[in-house]
Order: sequence, then structure tokens, then C-alpha cells
Amino acid sequence: MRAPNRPSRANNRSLELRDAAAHLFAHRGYDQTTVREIAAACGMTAGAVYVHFGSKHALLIAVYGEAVTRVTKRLAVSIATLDCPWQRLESAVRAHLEAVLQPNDYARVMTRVLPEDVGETRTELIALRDRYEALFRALITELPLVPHTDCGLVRLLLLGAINWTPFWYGHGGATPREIAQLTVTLLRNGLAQPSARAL
Amino acid sequence: MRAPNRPSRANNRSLELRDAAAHLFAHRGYDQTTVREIAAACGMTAGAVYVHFGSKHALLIAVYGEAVTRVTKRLAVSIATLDCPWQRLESAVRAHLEAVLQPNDYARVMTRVLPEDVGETRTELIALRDRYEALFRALITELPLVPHTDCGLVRLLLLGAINWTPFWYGHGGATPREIAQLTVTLLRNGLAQPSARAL
DNA sequence: ACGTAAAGTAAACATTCGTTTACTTAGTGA
DNA sequence: TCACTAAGTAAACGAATGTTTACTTTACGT
Repeated sequence: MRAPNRPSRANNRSLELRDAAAHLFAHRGYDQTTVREIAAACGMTAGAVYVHFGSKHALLIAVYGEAVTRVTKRLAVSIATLDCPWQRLESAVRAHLEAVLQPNDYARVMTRVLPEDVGETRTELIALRDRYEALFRALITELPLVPHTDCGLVRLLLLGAINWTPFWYGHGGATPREIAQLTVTLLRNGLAQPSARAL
Repeated sequence: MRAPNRPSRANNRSLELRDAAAHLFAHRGYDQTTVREIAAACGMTAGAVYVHFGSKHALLIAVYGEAVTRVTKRLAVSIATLDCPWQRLESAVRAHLEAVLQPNDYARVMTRVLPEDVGETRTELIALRDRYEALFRALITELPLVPHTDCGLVRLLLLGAINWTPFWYGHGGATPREIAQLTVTLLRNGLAQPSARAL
């Protein structure tokens, strides 16, 4: 048997590599990040990367998959104890924003590198992203909306609004909590003065 | 003097080049587009590009600037005859969406290539984009919103929602007009059933 | 008719990047 | 001890890319 406190080999530098890749992908994008940079961040040479990952694309898929897994867990926890559909959505939006906006490399990759831009890996990344967006689909379906509302369209607008936040966050001064609050209030009641409401 | 119907020289293949670049940038992104491809689309060789533009970055700036100019004009026309602030906003959103979503190469570059991704050219592109977003700032300031609403935050959420549309448009089935309508209705009245409205 | 200058070509240049290859190192199990 | 294998290095490969250079073509002004 193997000594438990020292995994001897398989000291899993793979994870170290994946973390480094996540950091660089999140900050500079996929194309602008080189395999040599990822390797150097772990004190290795470029060739060693291919011991752990078959290609740069495989590395991206590993990062993206881990990102979806992490943010999914975080979201599930944040809504677990809530009952009100609106509160559940607000909590989910807040969890998503906190994941994406804090200097969290993994979550940031989900919005920073667009599946449409990576060519061959496109399909697998979109599948991963869809798995995550299905959670929001469920939360929106729960909402008591005015009849005949296009829930799919609402979901897409909502995800667009919050996926775009990384590009301006910090300049606005609002916290993830405040952004989530305004977003869901807006979705629920709108922002017009009550006297000015109309069809 | 010069014959008016034949501009002799200066047959401005620059514009032809700029159009070709816009098309390729819009469909494949900036990094994935090569100077040789742009040249080939005009039946030229790569070297000839540098007769008209000093660098690939200069070409991007030209495209981005033209995009902002065009979509700005389109937006100004669409709201010129309207008085109601909500109608003005809806018309602006619709104009923006029609520009971005129809196979309009120029407008698409504005959302497809992110200023953050192009390094050196970053500053100039952001300045161009800000010039455009200021139009929405004005439209939102006009709105009769509930007191103490963070107009800046509203603008950023709105722009995020509509900037993200190119990534899902076509799968939802909604038209730009419908998307604009739902977006502004949402902003104005919210989507909760009237009986379920709350603070 | 002639000089000039813009427009364009063909080819090379200098990097850069993802990936591969040949080789070395070190820990493991028998 | 010894064969085996994962991990890593150094270097090269091959392709692609933005850009430059030397040369050619062509249309215009005088």
C-alpha cells in the first residue's frame, strides 16, 4: 500500500498546472496565454505540460469544467435554505456575481473566454456552460410572472446582464450584493415611479 | 481638375479593406483573423495592406471607430421623433439590437472583440465605446425612476443584457423588436404578477 | 513625353507558439 | 539490486503570423 501522507508520485502537479492555467486564462484570455507561461508559473518547462495534458485545449476544458463544478456547488448551497422564489433568484444571482467578480480565477474563465472563440473545443465548452445555465432556467420557472412571459428570453437577458459585469465591475462602486439586489428588484417590480407605470 | 466619375487614383481600396476586416473580425474575432485573410478577401497580398494601414491594430481601430459612428447615427435617428422617455429608450435598444444582431459586420465588432483583449489598442477602443455608451446614459437619466435609483448601475445592467445577445440570438426565436420590448417593459414595470409585487 | 508617386507583388524576415523528440532523473515494487 | 515508469528538461520542429524590403506597374500632372 502507499503512504497516505506522502502520495509519493502523482504529487498531482496537474492541479497546480490547472490552477495556473485558470489564473492566466482569466486574466489574459485563452489566445493571449501561452503554454510556456503556464509552465513557467509552475516552475516547469513547456514540454512537461504535455505529461499531464494532451493539449492546450484539454487544459482549457479542464479549467472550464472545474469552473462550472465550483460555481454550481456554490449556487446550490446559497439557495438551499430559501423558499421564496424571488429570494432564491436573488441569492443565486448574488452567488454567481460573487464567484465571477471576486478575484476567482475559475469562475472568471466562464465569462472571459467565450466558447465561440476557441474553435474545436467549442462544443464541449457550450455543453458545460448549458449545464450551468439550466440552474437559472429552473429558478426562473419557479417565479410567479405575469402570464405569457417568455421565460427563456428573461433568462437570457438576466444572464447577459450578469455575465457582462466583469467588464465594468470596480468602476461602478457597487458590491455584488447591491448588484444582485437591484437586478432582482428590477426584474420583479421594475424601476418606474408607481405613478408612471403603464402597460 | 479630376474626372468626377472616375476618382482615378485613390480608388480607396482602404474602405474595401476596412469592410473586409470588419467582416472577418465580426465572424472570427480579432486574434483568429490574419492580415493575409483580410488582404485575400480584397484580392490583394498581405503587403499591400500596409500601404493603407500602418498595422493590424490600426485596422481594428478604423473598424471599431466606424462601427461606433454608424450605430450612433442609427440610434440618433431612431429616437429623434419620440418624446416619451420610455419609448425613446425602447427605440434606442431596438436600434442597437437591430444593428448588432442583423448580419451587420461593423456593429458586431463592437460586441465581438473586447477592448480588454487587444492589449495596446485597449485605450483607444474603450474611448470609442464610452462615447457610444454615453448616449444610453442620457436616455436613462431622462427616465422617471423611483428615487435613489443608481442610474449608472441600471445602464450597465441594460448594456450588459443587450451586449450579450449576439451569443444566443437565433436560438431563442425572438426578434430584435420583441427583445427590446420585453427589456424595456421589464425595466419599467417588472415581470412579477401584480398581486405578488412587494418592496 | 517624362518624372513622380501611389498601389501592389513576391519573397523574405524575425518571432512566436503548440507540440514532439531524445534524453535524464528519481522514486517504486519485486 | 534492478527493471520499470512517471516526471521533467533541453532542444528542436514546423507552421503561422505581423511586418519589411526590393522591385514592378500604372495613372496622373506638367
